[in-house]
Parts: sequence; structure tokens; C-alpha cells
Amino acid sequence: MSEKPKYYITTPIYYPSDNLHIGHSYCSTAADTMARFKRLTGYDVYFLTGTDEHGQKIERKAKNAGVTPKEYVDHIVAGIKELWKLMDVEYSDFIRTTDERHVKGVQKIFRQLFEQDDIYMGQYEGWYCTPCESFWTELQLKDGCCPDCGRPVERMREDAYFFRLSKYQDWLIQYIREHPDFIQPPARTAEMLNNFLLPGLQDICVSRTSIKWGIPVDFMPNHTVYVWIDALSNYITALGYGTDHDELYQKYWPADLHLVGKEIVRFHTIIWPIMLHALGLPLPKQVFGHGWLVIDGGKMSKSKGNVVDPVRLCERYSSDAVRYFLMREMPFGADGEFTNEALVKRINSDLANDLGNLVSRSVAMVEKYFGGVIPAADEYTDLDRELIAEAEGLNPLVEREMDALNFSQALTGIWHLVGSCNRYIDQTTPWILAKNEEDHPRLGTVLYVLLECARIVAIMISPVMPRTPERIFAQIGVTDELLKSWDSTRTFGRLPAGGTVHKGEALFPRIDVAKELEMLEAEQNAAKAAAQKKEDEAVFTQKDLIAYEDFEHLQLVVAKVLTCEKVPKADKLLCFKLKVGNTERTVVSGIAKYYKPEELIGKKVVLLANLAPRKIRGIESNGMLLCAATADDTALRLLTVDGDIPDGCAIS
RNA sequence: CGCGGGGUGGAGCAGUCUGGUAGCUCGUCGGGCUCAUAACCCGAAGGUCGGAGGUUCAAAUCCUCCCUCCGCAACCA
Repeated sequence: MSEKPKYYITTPIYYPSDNLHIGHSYCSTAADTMARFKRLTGYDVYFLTGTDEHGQKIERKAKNAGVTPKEYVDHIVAGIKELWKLMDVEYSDFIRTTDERHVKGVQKIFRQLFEQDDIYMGQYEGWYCTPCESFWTELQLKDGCCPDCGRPVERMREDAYFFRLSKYQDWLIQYIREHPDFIQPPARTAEMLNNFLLPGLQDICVSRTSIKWGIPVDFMPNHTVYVWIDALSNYITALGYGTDHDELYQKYWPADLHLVGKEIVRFHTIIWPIMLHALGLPLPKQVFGHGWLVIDGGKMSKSKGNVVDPVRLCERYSSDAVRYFLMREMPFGADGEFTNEALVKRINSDLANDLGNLVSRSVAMVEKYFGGVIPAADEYTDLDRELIAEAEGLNPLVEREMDALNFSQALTGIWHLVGSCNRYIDQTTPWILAKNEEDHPRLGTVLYVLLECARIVAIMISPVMPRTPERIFAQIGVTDELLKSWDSTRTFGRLPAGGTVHKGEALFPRIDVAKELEMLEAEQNAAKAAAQKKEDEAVFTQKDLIAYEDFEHLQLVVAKVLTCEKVPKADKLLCFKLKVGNTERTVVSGIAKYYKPEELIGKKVVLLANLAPRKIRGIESNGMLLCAATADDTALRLLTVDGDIPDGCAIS
């Protein structure tokens, strides 16, 4: 037996803080499509997916839900596995970063990097909250105090591990330049070089003591391994790297393709290659950053209530239809707009009208004119030969496009053949041939050509649509596994005459677009309303009690906005000139997203007057304007004073 | 002047690297067919290719400047 070439493909490991949305399905569908294509074309494929379960956000979510972090993620992960089953995402392995094998692997990697001095002990400066034993960065602080308990924090240094990215910077720049295919699409290469690599890499802090929900450094257990060191390692820990059973690692590493979203290309093309190189391991052959599914021109977000649920779509339209839409509608590297209308129209025109109807009418004619028995082809005419040439040309075309991850182009090519078949029927008018006995050999040829084309199409679409091919085979009477193989599409005419066709249900029933959209919209509005309601019922958690004197420290006053303008080159900042009694002062506030400067002039607002001054974007800000905001910052309103009262008045 | 990507008939996109009749899908209008899932086939209308300038015999394509949208980065006391 000849050894099959291997192909190792991965998805990112998803963050199970919530159920996954259609964007995650997009990535996994692409990976699965590629995996299926490679299997079909003779590769020994290993397809890895999983979940990245550590970190503060999950710790906090679990706390809010009143369960342990592990219990929390177990629940979400179960849902994710169900989703992949529903969508026919057939992975070889599913790794969770809480798996024992992963934890052990990461600890070993961390230790090795430390022992060879690529990770070193350094000092991390930040703000420390003694009661909470937590370190916070400047940004995490809330009103200069601990975001958890609200108590004051103090400036402290703590020991922390750092990873020497800087040491490998020049090597990586050279590697990327010598391997132009490493980062795809090519625009991402320029982005990485210009934005991160050429300006110079900083060593990054790779351990935290403030985060408990993570992998402890085994030789210094109060330190937790930084999330990206943890997460990226999954691609090799899943293969048993560093254990006594590393057969999979030996066989499949390096990965042929890491499929990732464009937002994490950076970690996969900078930190990960440096980690691997430091460990003396080969690099993945390619990292492909795909685009996002956007809605109304923007990201999907929970709080906007516009998150598209893949489960709902698959249940309603079949996973094959959803997978087809995702792979066909937009070029893989670029962002693409997701709309219900586009989805339903694609299903109708491409799947129901073009493909489904083609199979249906072809099979119906064989039943009608030949009693369901597949006729033999007679002489081919030029018209036949033209169609046959297109069908035979599909194999190399699809192979080329799929290898370049141009899913959309591959499908376009396949559908061109479907269109040609429909045209062929009109050109050959089989229903007229059927009227004359002497035309029956010709009629048989026409129908044979159509069925054979249907067989080829069924095989071609199978990586994208795993279920539909069997339904087509059943209708056109293909039972022999050899006739379902990729190689069998290279030469036309493999379908044996004499078999029987079976007209079944419509492959893809036509959808009433207007009705469907109305229904989907109603559903979406309900979801939006639910999201809104959830927001309104924001969880309130009482912080520790404080003494009245603590409150007295805050000097709150009424201030009148004299002028207000945008801070140049900062899209969140507004700069205010405020009148406070007989004084004036400048305050900078990050609320430009929520207010136009001119609408604030003259307003009486609430100022925290005795906050220590601070330079922001070169402007000294003296105090802080009080605002109310939702937890996710989708809505924010300034506090203003009700009625007429002079500025400068104290607030208590 | 932080980095990157867009702006092409009503909608969504291709074409731009390698200048030379502006293409595809959907929609609209007209026609044809009746094998088929009111499906299929043919034809038509509809574009100063974001704007201005330049190079050229010739620019969606190359150069310069500008406008605009979207990400990333920065910024959020």
C-alpha cells in the first residue's frame, strides 16, 4: 500500500464564554470543507478544532452564573460539539485547554523555554490591590481604584515571566520575507511587517498572578501562563507533543494550514512562530486569515442583538444549504455582508432552481421516456462534446481553486456546468425527441449526458455539501462507491447504462422569499428586544460598604460647558472647557462616540473636581465628567443637573 | 501625514499586479418552452468604473492629490 500524503489543518480554538455564532461556523465550515476536499483527493487528513477555556472573562461569567468555571465551559462546549455535529463539521480531534494533556504540555513548553532562557523572570509594574491580591494595569482601574472591590490600589512591581520576542525579531522578519506564502492573503503580510515587526517587538509578559483560571507555571504555581502561550500550544499538545506518545505529532506536524480570523493573524504569525522556533520545531506552512461576516456593515455583537444563530438556520434550511451559502457568497479572504435575503435568494436560485431542478427534470425524463432505466449513449454530437469537455475540465479547475482556498470560485465553476446543463436541455428539446420513435437513440444520449453530469456535480460539491451528494446518487441510481470517487470525475462516461433512477423528494424546496423574510425579521426583532431587555435588567452587584468619610473625599460639583471640541487624532475623546463658579478648567472625556460636541455646549454637567490631573493625548485633564453607561458601553449618557442651579454648586 | 482594505449599472461582487470592445449573480422589462421545484432558455434596458489632475495613440487598470466607508493600532480620570 502506498503511503498517502498527510494534511494537517486547524481552526482556532474558540472562546466558550457564550454560544458560538455564524462567524464561527464560517471558519469551521471552511476548515471542514478543506479537510473533506483533501480526504477526497487522497490525503491522510488530520483536522483539529477545540476551545480556549481559560481567562478572566470566563472566570467572571461563571461567577455571575454561580457555577465553577469548569462547569460553565462544560455546558458551552457541549453546545459547540452539537453545533459541529449539526453542521457536519467532522474533526479528527477536539482539544480543550482544560484537558490534562494540554495542561501538561503547556507546562512543559513553558519550562523548556524558561530553562533555555527564552523566558526570563522580570518585573511587571502595575497597580496592586492588597485585599484582593490582584494586579491591575492602568487601564483596568475603575476611577483609580480596584475594579473588583473598589478599594484604593497602590503602585507596585511584581515578578513576572517575560518571553524574549525581541531576540527573534530579525529572524522572523527574514523568514516572512523568504516565505511570501506563509501569511495569507498577502495583504496581511504587509500589515504584520509594517505594524508590528518592523517597528520592533517588545518582550511580552507571559505570566500573571492576578488570573487564577488558567494553567499554573508548574515550578512557580502562583503564576498563571499567559493566555496566548496557553492557547497557541494547542496545535501541538493535541498531537501529543512532548509526551511518550507523540506518534501523531511525528506524523502530522508541521501543520499545513492554520485557518484563523483576521483579528488573530498577529498572534499566529508572530508569537507562535517564535515559540516554535525557540523550541526548535518547524513552522506551520501557512496561516490564512479569513474575513468576517458583517451585519449592516458592522461586527455582530450580542448587545446589538444581531448575532446570527447557526443552529436556527441549519434547522430551517439544512446544514448543506447554510454551508453552501457561506462558501459561495463571499470571497474567503475578505469580509462579507450576511443578510437573510442573500441567504434565501441563494438557496432558491442556486440550489432549488438550478441544481435541484436540473436533477429533478433529468430524472423525471428518464422515468417518463425510458421507464426509469438509464439509457446508453449513442453518438455524441458537437453540442454534447462541448458540454462533456466542460464537465471534464471541472476536475482540474476545482482542484486549483480549492487548493488556493477560493471556495467561492470553485463553486462558481461547478455552477457554470449546472447552468450549461439546463441550457443543453433547451437546446436538445428532449420532449420533442420523445415524440418520434427514430429519435430515441438521440434522446437516450441526451439523458445519459445529463445524468453523468449530475453525477460529476454531486462529487464536486461533496466537500462543501456532505449530505446532498448521496441524495443525488440515490436519484440517479449510482450505488458503486468507485463512481463516487474524485478520480471518477476526470473522464466522462463512467456511469453505467442499465441502472435505475428513482425520483425522490425535491433536493431543495423553493422558499417563498417574501414570507420567509418577514418571518425572519420578526424573529430577529424578538431577539433584539430580548437583548435590550437583558440590558435593561443589568445585573447589579453590590460592592463592599464604604464609610461616609470615603464619600466625602469626592468633590462633586456642577459645571457648565463653555466649549467642547473633538481632540484631533483620537476618535473617542472630547475636550471640554468648563466653568465652575468663578473658575475655569479643561477636562478631557472619552465620550465622542456618544455626543456631538456642539450639542453639549451650555449644558450643566456633573464634575468630579478633585481627581488628580492627568495628561491625555497631550492635554491636561482636570477632573472627570460623570456618566452612566451600560456594561458593554453600547449606551452612555452624561449626568446633567435637573433644573436651574448655578455652576460651582456642590453636589452631595 | 500610524497601518491595512474598500468605493464598478437598482443590490451584491469580479476585473486593477501583466493598460486596448466593462463581466458575473440577483432584481426589472419583453419573448420562448412545457421535461422540471410557477422552475428552465433567449433577448433588452440600465454604468462619465468615488472626485480632480497627469502619463499614454489608448486608463476601471499606471502616477499625484483629494473625498468617503470599514477594520487594526492609539486614545476612554
